[in-house]
Amino acid sequence: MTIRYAILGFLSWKESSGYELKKIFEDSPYLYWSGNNNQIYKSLLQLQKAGLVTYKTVHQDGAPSKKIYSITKKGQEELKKWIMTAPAVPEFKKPFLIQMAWADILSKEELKALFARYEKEIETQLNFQKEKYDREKDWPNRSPRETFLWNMISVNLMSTFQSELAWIRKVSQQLSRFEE
Amino acid sequence: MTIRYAILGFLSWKESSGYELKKIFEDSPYLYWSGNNNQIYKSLLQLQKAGLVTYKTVHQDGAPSKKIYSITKKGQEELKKWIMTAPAVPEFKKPFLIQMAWADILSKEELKALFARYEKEIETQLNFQKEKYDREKDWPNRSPRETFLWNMISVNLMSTFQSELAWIRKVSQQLSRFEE
DNA sequence: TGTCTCATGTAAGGGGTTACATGATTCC
DNA sequence: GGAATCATGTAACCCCTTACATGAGACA
Repeated sequence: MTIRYAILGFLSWKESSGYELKKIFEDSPYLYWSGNNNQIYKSLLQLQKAGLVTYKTVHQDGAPSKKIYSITKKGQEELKKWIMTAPAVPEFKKPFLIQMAWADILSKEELKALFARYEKEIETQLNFQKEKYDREKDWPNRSPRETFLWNMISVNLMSTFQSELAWIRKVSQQLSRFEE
Repeated sequence: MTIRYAILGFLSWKESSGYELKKIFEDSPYLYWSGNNNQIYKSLLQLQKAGLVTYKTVHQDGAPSKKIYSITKKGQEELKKWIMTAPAVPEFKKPFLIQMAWADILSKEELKALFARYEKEIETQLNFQKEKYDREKDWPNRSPRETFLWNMISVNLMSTFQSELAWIRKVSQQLSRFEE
C-alpha cells in the first residue's frame, strides 16, 4: 500500500492531523488517491500500530480535538528503505482507447465529435494542472535539490497531459484522410 | 464498469469463450485489467443477465465443454451508446513520483541509481509494447479507418512511455547541476 | 512423472469509493 | 436559517487481485 508511504513522507516533512493530510491528498494531483476519510484515518491507525508514527491529542476550544501525528525514528528508516526500492511500473488507464477501438461503427461526424470531446477534456486537465502548480508555494524546499525534485514532479504531470494532447490532435488531423 | 464494455466490444467483432477473452485481456496492454477469471466470468454472467450477450454451450471431445458468447442486438445498441458518451479522464498512477518527492534524503549516488532504475524500467515497458505491437496481426481491420484507429491506439501507448522516458532522462541529466 | 493447454468456476481478502454520523462555530 | 469549516470516525459496497479446485489430453 503506497498510500501509507505517501503519508509517511508528508509526516517526515511536518507533523499533521488526519484532516490536514486529507486536504493535501485532495488537491495534490500526483497523489492519485481521492483522499477519503476511510483511507486516511485507517492508514494512520495502521502506521501507528506498526510504530512508524505517533500522535498527541490536542484539545482546542471552539473546534474539535485533533490528533497530531508525527513520524518516529523507525518510520524514517522505513521510509528511506521504501524510497530506495525498485520503482513500480506506472499505470495508465485510458478508457478512451477502448471507446476508440470500437469507434469505427460511428459516422465521421460522430467520430470527429468524440475526438473533439477528448481533446477538450485533456485541455481542461492540463489547465487544472497548471493552476495547481501556480498556487502551490508551501511545498518542502529545504535544499535547491529538493526544490528541483518537486519541480520535476510537476513537469512530469504536465508533460504527460501535453503528450496526450499532442496525440489526440494528430489523430484528429489524420482522420481527415478518411473523409469523402 | 468499463471492463464489461471492453468485453462487449470484442464480442461485437467475433464471438468468443471466456477463456479466449481472458487471453486477449492478458496480452492487450491498452486493456488495463489483469484478465483474471473472476472478473471475466463474472462480467460475462452479468452481461448475459442484462440481455446484452447470449451463449451456446459447445461440447468437445478431448477438451472441456465451452460457452461461446455472442453479442445481442440490445448489446450492440448499448455498446454504441457507451462509445458515444463523454470520454473519461485518463488515470495516471506513478508511485515513482512519490518516491521522488522525498528522495532528497538520498545521497547523490543513491539518487542517480534510483533514476537509472526507473529509466531502465520504462525502457523495458516500451520494448514490451513494441514487441506486442509487432506480434499482433489478427486485430479487426474491417475498414482502412478501423485499421487506422487501432494503429493510433498503439501509437498512444508507445508515445506515453516515450514521453516518460524523455522526462526521466532530462531529470537525470539536470541532476548533475547539483553535484560537487 | 510432471508440466502445459484447454476450460470454467469459487473463495478470500485488499484497496478504494461514496455516503452517513456527530457536533460546535462561523459566515452570509 | 442554511451552508461551510473543523475534525474524527464508521458502514456498505464495488472492484480487483491471487490462489485454489477440477479434470482430460498432450508432450517431454
